[in-house]
Amino acid sequence: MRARLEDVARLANVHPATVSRALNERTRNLVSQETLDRVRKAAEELNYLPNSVARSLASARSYSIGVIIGDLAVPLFAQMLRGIDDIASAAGYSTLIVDTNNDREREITHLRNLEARRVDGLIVTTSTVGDPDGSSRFTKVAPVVNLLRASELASEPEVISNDDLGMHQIIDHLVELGHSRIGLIAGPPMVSTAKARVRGYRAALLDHNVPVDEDLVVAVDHIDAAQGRKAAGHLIETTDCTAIVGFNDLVTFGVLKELRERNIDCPRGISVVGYSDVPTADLVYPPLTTVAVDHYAMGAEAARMLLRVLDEPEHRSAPSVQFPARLVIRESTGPRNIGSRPPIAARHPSESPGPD
Amino acid sequence: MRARLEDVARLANVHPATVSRALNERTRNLVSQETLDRVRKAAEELNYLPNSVARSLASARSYSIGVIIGDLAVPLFAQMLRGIDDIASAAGYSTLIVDTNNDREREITHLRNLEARRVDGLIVTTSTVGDPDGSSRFTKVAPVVNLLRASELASEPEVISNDDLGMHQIIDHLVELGHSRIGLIAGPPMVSTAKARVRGYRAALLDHNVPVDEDLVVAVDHIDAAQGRKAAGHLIETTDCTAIVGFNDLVTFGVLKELRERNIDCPRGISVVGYSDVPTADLVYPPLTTVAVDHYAMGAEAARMLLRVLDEPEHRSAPSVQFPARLVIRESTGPRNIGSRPPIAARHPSESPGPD
DNA sequence: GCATCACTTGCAAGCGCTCGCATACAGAGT
DNA sequence: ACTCTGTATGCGAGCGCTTGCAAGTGATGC
Repeated sequence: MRARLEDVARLANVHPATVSRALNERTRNLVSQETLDRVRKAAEELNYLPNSVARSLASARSYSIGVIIGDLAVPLFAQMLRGIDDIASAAGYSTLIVDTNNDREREITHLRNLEARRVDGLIVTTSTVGDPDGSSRFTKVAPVVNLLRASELASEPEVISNDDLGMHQIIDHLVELGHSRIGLIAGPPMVSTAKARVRGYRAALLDHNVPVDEDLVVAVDHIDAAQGRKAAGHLIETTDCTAIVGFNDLVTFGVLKELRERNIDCPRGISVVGYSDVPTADLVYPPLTTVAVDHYAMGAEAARMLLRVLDEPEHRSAPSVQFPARLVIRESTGPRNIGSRPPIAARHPSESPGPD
Repeated sequence: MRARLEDVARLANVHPATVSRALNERTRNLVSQETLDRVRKAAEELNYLPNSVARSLASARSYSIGVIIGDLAVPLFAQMLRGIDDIASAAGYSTLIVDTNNDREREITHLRNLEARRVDGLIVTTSTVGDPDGSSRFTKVAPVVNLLRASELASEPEVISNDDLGMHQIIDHLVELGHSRIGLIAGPPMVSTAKARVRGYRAALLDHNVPVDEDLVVAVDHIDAAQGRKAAGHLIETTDCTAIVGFNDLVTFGVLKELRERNIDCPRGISVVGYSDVPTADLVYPPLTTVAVDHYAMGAEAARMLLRVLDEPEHRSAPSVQFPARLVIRESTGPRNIGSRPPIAARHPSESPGPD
């Protein structure tokens, strides 16, 4: 039914091996221009499509890379995947996307599957660090590149964003606006980016000679809006913060919601900053000041790194690439309100402004 | 290096074929309990992991299904994929996710790739209909199930949401609140769900004896917030609508933004309804009234359907499953304002309410 | 004029598994 | 005792491709 190499060979009047060489980029130079043309014509005529399964088995390479994602619903991953796929497919690789849903069980199943499918490499973005078995469970499947995930021992190549820089920009901005009591909603302690951002937060405050108050830092154990709300409530009730920085935009949306619920105007009562610049960040109200990172580029870079590793297996340099972060100032941040802390937000135009 | 079937066979002192049978669910009943135990022990001892590539080649089935997505960044797809993957992987299939980015070129490349990898089936969610070649380009790769995508000729099984029902609920709700001038921002004409929703909109209005005014229907050609804004602006300027229904939540976020920009209060000035109930729908302001669809369940159902087709290839019934839609009423809809149309929203508590 | 070389192509042995067929063997039926 | 059935295993031919090696060809150099 489907044309095989042999069929093409017969039509082109050459040996199957020659067809294989002709159709394969890497070995094309071994065949003469004349036969190459003939083979090509035959292949086209028969509408020949190589069977990658057979090719993989014979060549002991699957020409596929696995991409492990913790939560596909986070929009930045779509960007990343685009970057990865563009580079990978240009090099003849296809990507096997795996969404672990941040579930240990699922990760194991999927990982076994990727191993069974003999992926040539792995891009890992699940950011949990300090696992019992570290990242060895990935490494023993295939060469890995960490993406958005700082490995503690830096034995593998990684591409991460410069969270330190991002945090510094946030704090610079906030301090400039007069804030000194800046709350931080940190991510889960096991998440590598969470650690980096807390570090950046502290360093930036110190740079500005603003004392670091541990009460102003509250960690969520799950990255979602509900936790963001809760944390914001805690911060508002127990501290005198005039600004809140969220671990990422999703968490920060929760902060915005909590402020609204409590009738605290943003930014006039409390300024709010997110992280990631998801597409909806400028659609919420007020449009969110946040830190933008080029996730597409990061994905592409990770793919390039992995391809490089696959090409020269013994080039164990384990480079670490950091991508710059860029503060996007929108409307959720403003000057610190001098005087009593939280102005009350207006509910409706018809209601009288001010406290009700 | 890695254990093969033969290694396990040698250790268990049986023929490789027996190991194959023992390790394969479907043929397990052909081997005696005794040898089964022996084989299992040997496999475990050698940490044997079957090579799916070889298995695929030999069995002429890849045990993988391709899922074609138009835009992975749309959050509902993550849900869907979860549903698909849960069912598929339970049946021993893995999913090959492909994001075409709504790009024809990319789709072709990826489709060829899926064909080369010999996927056993396809779940197609890219909703463009009326293609030059219809859906035949999919069908000739593998059996397909359409998801969220009504095929015009219904030759393939499909699982879709009941857009008619959804639209009826929206219109019921809006009419009940006193609205009769209801603007609709329709999706691109080639998108199957867009057509279905316009149909539902018309039918629902007729049911309420509300005249259908074609001026109130404006189509966007790209599904994003920017287009939503533009369309909303158009509707506001050229019609006397008191409510706007968006094609989906993303488009509707644009509507919300435009209203804010124009200082029109929502819902007091104009009521707004979305579609899809994305996770952020209740985080924006005002929390969006929208139609929820169980995308996880739809994904799961599509996977089940596909598996059924793969199991009994000649069972050409082409069933069409419709999933119910459920209106989620939040705060972006309210009673029609009697009197002059758009009340002006308050900007800041300190500013005087009313027009500025 | 012959060894040398580069360039093409053919040959065939796999890659690790599945599956139809043959075989062996135990127990049942007559 | 003999055939008959059913169950459990062995056997080996592939699945469609890649790749190291051999072999053939004509051109080149001395």
